[in-house]
Amino acid sequence: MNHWLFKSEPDEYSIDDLASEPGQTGHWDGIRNYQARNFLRDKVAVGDGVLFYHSACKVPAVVGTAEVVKAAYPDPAQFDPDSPYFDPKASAGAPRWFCVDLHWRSTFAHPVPLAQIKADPRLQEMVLVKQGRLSIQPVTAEEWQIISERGS
DNA sequence: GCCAACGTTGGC
DNA sequence: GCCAACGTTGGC
Repeated sequence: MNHWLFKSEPDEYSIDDLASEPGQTGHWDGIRNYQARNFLRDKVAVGDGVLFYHSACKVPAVVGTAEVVKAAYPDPAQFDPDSPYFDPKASAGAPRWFCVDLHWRSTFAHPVPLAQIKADPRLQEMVLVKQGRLSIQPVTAEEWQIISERGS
């Protein structure tokens, strides 16, 4: 089983939104970055654990966990001309963008802020610390352990 | 294929 | 709201 960190702006889609979905299961869509897309399409698998991260907000932080319950399939929004995620270069035969389904697993009692992560010598190798802008990124088992212990 | 211009992410 | 760090686009 692999571990991941998924970023979302809470104004757009927060962990509470995921927890409120029917069956507490939602679509992770709207990814329009190739590096993130490649992880999503090629590596993210059913059963993988996801750290849910709130970005572009007052206190950027890991706020909970989720589990992948459906592997990559074409993101329907790319085919919808009325969607902000419409991509005229995508076709049903050659989809460009993918999404997965996530099931809510936990909301942290104590969200783990980015500042705390940056201050922990054991977490310096996280993509989150080294490369600011990737919305889907791998996390090691050790990093997962440290953060989920701190959050719960 | 290079690279300048432009757009986006996301912390602060 | 600012701006650094990227990513993308498109002319040549």
